[in-house]
Amino acid sequence: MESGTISVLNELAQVYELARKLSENLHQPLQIELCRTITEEIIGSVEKAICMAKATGGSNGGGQYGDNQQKSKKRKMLPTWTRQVSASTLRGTELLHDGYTWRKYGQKDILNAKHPRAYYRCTHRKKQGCLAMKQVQRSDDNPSVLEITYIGTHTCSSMEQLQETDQSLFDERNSRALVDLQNSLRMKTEGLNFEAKDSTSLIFFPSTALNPDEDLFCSSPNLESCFLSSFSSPFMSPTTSESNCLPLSPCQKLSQGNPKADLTGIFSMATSKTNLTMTDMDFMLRTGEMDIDFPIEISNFEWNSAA
DNA sequence: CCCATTTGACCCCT
DNA sequence: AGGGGTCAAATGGG
Repeated sequence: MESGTISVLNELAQVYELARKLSENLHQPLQIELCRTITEEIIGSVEKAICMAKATGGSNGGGQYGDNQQKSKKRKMLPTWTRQVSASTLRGTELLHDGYTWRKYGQKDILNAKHPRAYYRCTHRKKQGCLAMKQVQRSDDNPSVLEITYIGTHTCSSMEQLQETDQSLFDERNSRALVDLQNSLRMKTEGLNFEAKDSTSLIFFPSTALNPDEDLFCSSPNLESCFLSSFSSPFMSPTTSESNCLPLSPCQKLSQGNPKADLTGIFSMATSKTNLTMTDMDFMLRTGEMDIDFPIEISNFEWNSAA
């Protein structure tokens, strides 16, 4: 199976997990901020999945995704997507650390841009050949907003991700992080309007620690590598390839004898620890408003054990 | 010694 | 030729 397809499925499984969390908290009035946060995550993950699917399908991608694929032959096959992140805080570092480690390899002053662009690649590029990269640049309009472009998906298996094989531990940590985030948001976001952006996810965090004047591009591994790298999705399934696709690996195993495993199987297995079935996914049926212009032929998914 | 950052030079594409 | 992206030597920290 193509790694790109696995990435899409991984992302969809993540969407499902987020939606499930959202569903759990919908009936609790005090969790409204948490629901908003989760909604933002869902939007981001869906966007990412759509982008990945378009790239995997080889069709002409639209929007932000794939914009640079024709500009550089080197990276024409790598999926890209952009996020805008309001970097008004530092506190998100702990709860948004996604386990990835990035190494800065360059910085450029961009023409007609007020702020330089920083270039990062996955630390495991050499050892594991992970091609994931990202570019970080302050927005000209709002210096507190960082425009982060992700290029390629992680194929590495970082230590911290491997240590997260205990799903219950992972869920517990996420739950604590979510509650923490929720409390922070409730304190600091009163009067603010949360609006989902058209093509990007704008994530706000409480303004507590980060000095707005502080240059985000100065050397500060814990700030930069963790903070800036983490916004792709704090709860995103960390890996995307066959070799280390933890959430999907049981799916792969179980599906080997059934290459035409349907979506029910994919999701129920990808989230097997939650003991949920498709009946819990009613909300997923309301897709009438979605304009998905690429077909997903589940029957074409193949689960190859060989990498 | 290893790893990360910095930064000027170089490469590639338009 | 110019701009964006990448390389790699120098440097510093643990």
